[in-house]
Amino acid sequence: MKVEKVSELTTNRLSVYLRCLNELAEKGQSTISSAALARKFNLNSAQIRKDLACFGEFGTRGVGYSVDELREHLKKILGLGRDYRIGIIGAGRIGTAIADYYAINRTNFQVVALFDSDPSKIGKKINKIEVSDVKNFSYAAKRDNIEIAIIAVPAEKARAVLEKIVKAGIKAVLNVAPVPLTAAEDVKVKSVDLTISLESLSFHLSSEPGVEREMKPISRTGRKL
Amino acid sequence: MKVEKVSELTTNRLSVYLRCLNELAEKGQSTISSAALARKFNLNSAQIRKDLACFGEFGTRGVGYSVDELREHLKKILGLGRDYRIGIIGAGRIGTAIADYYAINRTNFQVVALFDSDPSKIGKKINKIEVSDVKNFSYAAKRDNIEIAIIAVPAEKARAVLEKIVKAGIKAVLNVAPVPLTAAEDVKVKSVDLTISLESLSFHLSSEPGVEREMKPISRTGRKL
DNA sequence: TGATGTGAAGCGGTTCACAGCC
DNA sequence: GGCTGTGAACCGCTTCACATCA
Repeated sequence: MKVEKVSELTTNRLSVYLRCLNELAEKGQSTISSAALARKFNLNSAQIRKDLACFGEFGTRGVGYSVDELREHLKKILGLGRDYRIGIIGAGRIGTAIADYYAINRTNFQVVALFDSDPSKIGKKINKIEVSDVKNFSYAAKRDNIEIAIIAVPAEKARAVLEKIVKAGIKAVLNVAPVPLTAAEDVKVKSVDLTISLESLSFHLSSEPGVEREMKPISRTGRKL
Repeated sequence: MKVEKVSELTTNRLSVYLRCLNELAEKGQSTISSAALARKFNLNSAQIRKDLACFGEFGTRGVGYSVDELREHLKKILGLGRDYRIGIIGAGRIGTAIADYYAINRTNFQVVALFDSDPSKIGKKINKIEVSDVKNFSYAAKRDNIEIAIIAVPAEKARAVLEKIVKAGIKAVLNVAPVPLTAAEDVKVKSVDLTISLESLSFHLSSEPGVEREMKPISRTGRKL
């Protein structure tokens, strides 16, 4: 078993495995091999075994993994043995959509507070949660035991909001504003950026057709991609 | 200049550079060096030069890059010289939030159609766009010249929706449902998964405090992370 | 036999370091 | 002098291949 640092890529895959195991458990399947799991995500089976090997030896040679056992292990590894209290900063479309989503779907993530700076939103209730003034974030974060903050404000305000969050002592941040954000070592910031994804799609749409791509003609030799 | 395949990581960064250049242009800055750009995203400056080198030589030695020129190059590279017509499947919270977002913010992405299977939603207007029955997707996709589809349906329906999209001949898909999806080589599928990101945060929250992580005691030697 | 766990090889992306040019 | 463009070194993740064990 490895004891070194676990890569983000590994933990992301663990989430995916866990979801799949939940489904398998529902269907009543009791064991699964790394190869079968790999096929579902077209991954390499060694990948999966290596990912799991970071945390222990969960399998049985010749058999595979017990669905139930592995599921419990993954839950524990990912810290999903308990719920997390979340505060969302930005009660606009995206912020409220996220709040709605986690109100409806039972997960380990519970939105307990919403913040905005717009006076017309402050005080309004969304999903039984009153929108608070972001000025009181630090106070409310402590009062409500917020452990994870979600930044859902316009791009230009995101940086300032992150600072507030860090000052409030929160160590985990999910940023859905279209800006790359970074914070001190001990604060984990993850970003999700729809526009980057869409631009990646537009790149592919506009580069696929021709294959040959118009560029500065540095070299005049014909070339292939 | 490199002519080999361009990695996804590179194109994602190009999006980030472009946004930054847009801001710089607004501020009136006329040139920027790779080192200055790198500092903003704490990247290595060689990274940036390499990313750009995939597409040409845009800089001037001793000076840096012209903000305006580089901006135009990046737009062209990313295929942002024109608009893209988008259809969203799933007119729930997330689907409509995305539609709203792109209705408000001027980008190269234009939501022109919304689809759902829920009769109570079909026919309703969201942002001047009538929600269509997803059964008619293929027809509507052609009629409306949809080039990019966004999957915003519940996880269990995502796979079937993707098949519909592929059958309609669409080559670019953004999936925001919490399932990993894959399609044929020529169809580009990008996924954005909030729950994976949140679980990555919970992993960090639950592993940071102790450093030493409780695992199967295979080896009994004390070890450090 | 069949599937795990894992060292070793392979591969791709990042960083270094410096030649080349303004 | 300063900054780009780029081969080479480096590093980390993935895949291979096989010893190991139920």
